[in-house]
Amino acid sequence: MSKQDGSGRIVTTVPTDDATASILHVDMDAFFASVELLERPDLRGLPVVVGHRSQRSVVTAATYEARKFGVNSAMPMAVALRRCPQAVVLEPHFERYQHYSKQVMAMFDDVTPLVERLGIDEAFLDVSGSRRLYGSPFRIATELRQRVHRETGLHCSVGAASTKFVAKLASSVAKPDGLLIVPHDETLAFLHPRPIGNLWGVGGRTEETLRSYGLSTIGDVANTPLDTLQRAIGAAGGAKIHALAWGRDPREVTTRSEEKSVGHEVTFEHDVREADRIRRELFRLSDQVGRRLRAAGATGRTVVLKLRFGDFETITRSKTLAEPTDLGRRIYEEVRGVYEASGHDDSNGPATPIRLVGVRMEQLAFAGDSSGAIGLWDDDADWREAETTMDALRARFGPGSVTSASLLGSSSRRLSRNASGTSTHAADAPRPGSGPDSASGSVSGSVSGRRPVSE
DNA sequence: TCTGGGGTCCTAGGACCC
DNA sequence: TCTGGGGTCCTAGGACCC
Repeated sequence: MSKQDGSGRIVTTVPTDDATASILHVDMDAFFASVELLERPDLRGLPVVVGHRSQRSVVTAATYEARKFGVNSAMPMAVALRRCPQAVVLEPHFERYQHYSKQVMAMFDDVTPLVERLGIDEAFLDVSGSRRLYGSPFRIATELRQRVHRETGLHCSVGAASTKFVAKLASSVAKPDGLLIVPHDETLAFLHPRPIGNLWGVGGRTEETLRSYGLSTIGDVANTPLDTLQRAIGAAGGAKIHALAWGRDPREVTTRSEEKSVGHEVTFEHDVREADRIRRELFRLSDQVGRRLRAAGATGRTVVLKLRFGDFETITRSKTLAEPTDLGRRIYEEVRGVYEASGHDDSNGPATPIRLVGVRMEQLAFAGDSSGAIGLWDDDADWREAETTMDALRARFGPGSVTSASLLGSSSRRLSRNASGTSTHAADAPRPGSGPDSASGSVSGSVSGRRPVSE
């Protein structure tokens, strides 16, 4: 079916029977980094890392050349640069990734209506109904990969199997730029030799726990009694990995459903002690969350405050409202109350140094059909509300504490993600060594009108 | 080496109602 | 006066994924 050549690359030969492998998992290779290289072909073949250069940033994506040095996404940038000092660091451009994402997702939609997006750069495709029109899964996958490369210059890898889990694992094995098909009756032979960390839902912690039970391969998990697994990692998790280890995965490919929560959070460049600074940030985040809710035609009932302290300890405090809301002001009132009740503000002595603050709305309810609700009228209402909230904020924090730019900028912030979190308010005294806020540097977004990113 | 930001799901305890 | 069992909601924390 497929074999590895000398360099470990997966080479796919024509399979004899792939009809049982009708779930495809398509995953773009080093997506963000590859998109950046489209604009910078001169950097091809070099170790390239995408991410901010600031103190507390992490690697968002790395080319395969960089990965050879042990650089991976989510790794602190400082570590990455220590491992690979010659790496070229590029700032991320989320609008570009969104653009290419839409383009390739549209190609997936051409193959089958059953496309389940998984983040910005991967998707499941159920092609069981596409056989007559487009041929076998092997043929569909091959043509899709060719088309993606031809029309975008990007590479993707595809795994095909009878379940989502195995298809996803197959695509990761096939990377980069590969195709791997696992027919149904080869599933267990494919799965059982692999390490437990390859199981979906088994991360670092769970892997440690399972290893302490002497389990190291998926086959080991398969041959462990279900109740032992459940005692080790909990009822739901135990049942899930036991089933996955036997190749059982009942989840179907489904097109996306509604969001369950909407939130924003920000890590400060330096820990913040001043409660007023925290409140100002909570206001800004609440405002962003309100905008997202309104753009989606949704309201939320539970407000969640998230605080991370200097020592990385993280707490959440929440409050459920009697009436749902989509207004930034309301959200702010509640989240501020929750913050002040948490005892980490300055009500009794100096506030705790805080590394991160976040605001999230849960228990969302959606209006019957919000698809037509976004337009001029909403923009207008949003604008009026922004003005009102600015007035309220000025009243509270003094004139000049907030500018139109900083409020407007917040709506484009999602696209220009930024680890620095030092928002630029006019009243802020310049702090040596703290980087500028890239969001307020790119005041370009419209006030509303974007639906929440479901990926 | 020192840890982003967007989420989802699971667990567990307590309150409250019947 | 002492005590049950189920169901639902709320809160907090943790693991995991992209």
